[in-house]
Amino acid sequence: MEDPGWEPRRLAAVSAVLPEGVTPPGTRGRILEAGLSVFAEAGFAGGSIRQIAGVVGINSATLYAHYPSKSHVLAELVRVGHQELHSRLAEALAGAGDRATGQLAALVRAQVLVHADYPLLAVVTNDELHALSPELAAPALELRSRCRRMLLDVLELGVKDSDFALPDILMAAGAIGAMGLRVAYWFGPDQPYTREQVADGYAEFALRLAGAH
Amino acid sequence: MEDPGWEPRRLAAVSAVLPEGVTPPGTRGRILEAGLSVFAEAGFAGGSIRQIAGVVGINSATLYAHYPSKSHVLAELVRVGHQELHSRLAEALAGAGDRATGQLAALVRAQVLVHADYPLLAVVTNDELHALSPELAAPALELRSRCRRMLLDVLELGVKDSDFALPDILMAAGAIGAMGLRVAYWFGPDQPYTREQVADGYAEFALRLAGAH
DNA sequence: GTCTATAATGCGATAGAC
DNA sequence: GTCTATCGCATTATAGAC
Repeated sequence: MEDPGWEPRRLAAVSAVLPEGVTPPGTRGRILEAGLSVFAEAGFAGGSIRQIAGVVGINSATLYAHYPSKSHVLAELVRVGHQELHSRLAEALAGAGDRATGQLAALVRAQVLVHADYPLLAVVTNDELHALSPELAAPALELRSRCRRMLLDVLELGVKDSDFALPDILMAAGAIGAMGLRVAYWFGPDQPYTREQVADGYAEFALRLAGAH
Repeated sequence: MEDPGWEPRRLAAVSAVLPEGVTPPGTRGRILEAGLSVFAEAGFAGGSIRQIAGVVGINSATLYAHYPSKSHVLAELVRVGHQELHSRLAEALAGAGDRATGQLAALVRAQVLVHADYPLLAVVTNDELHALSPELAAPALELRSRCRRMLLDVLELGVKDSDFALPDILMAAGAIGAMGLRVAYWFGPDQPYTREQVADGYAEFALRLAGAH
């Protein structure tokens, strides 16, 4: 395959930012940031160790002093992405009161905001997870399962309390989750909305979808 | 990178089926089908010409008698995927009457059904489009733009006729489109729904989201 | 921890016989 | 249209000096 002569772009141009706290310090963190940039651009299979090392400004061999393989770089990115999502959802839920309407709005708002704040991380986390071995993917899958559980529990509570009118909770969870996930792909500084406006709008959509009254 | 020893899987196991009519006949069609299977499994960058040829049962060199490059195989897949979506949406809209409520339900139903019928094609079409050069991606992008236009027009009509109550049409289109797109990733024969049940459920969700009454 | 050098492999694509 | 054989190159990862 000859040189393409063009830049493959999956999303609106944004910088490869990682959330504080869950990101490792020093060179490890810089490699992770470079890996995010490269994998977001070319995918896991399409991006190379040499490209990542080039972005960091180190030799490709040096990278192996920090990560044992290319897969482990992706695995840590996927872990960080899921961890940030999970902690934000849990925090939102904790401060949302005991009514299902408030809880659902808080969950959707948090999901939208995290996807708007870290779009590259969200895309890599979701689109490249399949490239990991079951062992390396397991921690992320566990966190994803807990996120899904939170949403299902809120929907179930809402139906029980007659705050929601939903014939099927599973289908609704799929639809609501899809809405927020996709924000990472189109939201950016070029859009005529602030992140808060999207979060509020999508929370309202979710409440309507759930038949809240 | 050593042999992984496991099978990367992006979706529930389904066969690589292509829609009739828009798919080329003969060996060209069999290559396209094999390409769909390989790209869905490993992505465009991760799948190889040799793998595709192996699935077809021909030598890798023979493939170049039918497609000039690996990119052209993906380009035709992406074109077929967008063409099938566009024709199904247009057909649905044509038979949906002149009220926005019926039109929106028909569009969402059609979108869900095409994603449920051709999940592998939908995933490749959406996740690997970015790997194509602007020239090869252009026909698909044009079709995508027209699909989006259909949805926006229906939402606009509904607001004008007061059938819908929507503060923002663009955001609603993003949310509704995301719902249906994501069906390709989770729907399968293992789910407790028929394709019709999902289509009906999601059409109802879209109407609620739009504030239909 | 960082480098140079390289091993071992797989890749896309082409040449040329049939 | 299909094959065998191969070119030229990029890849992941390692060995070993400093």
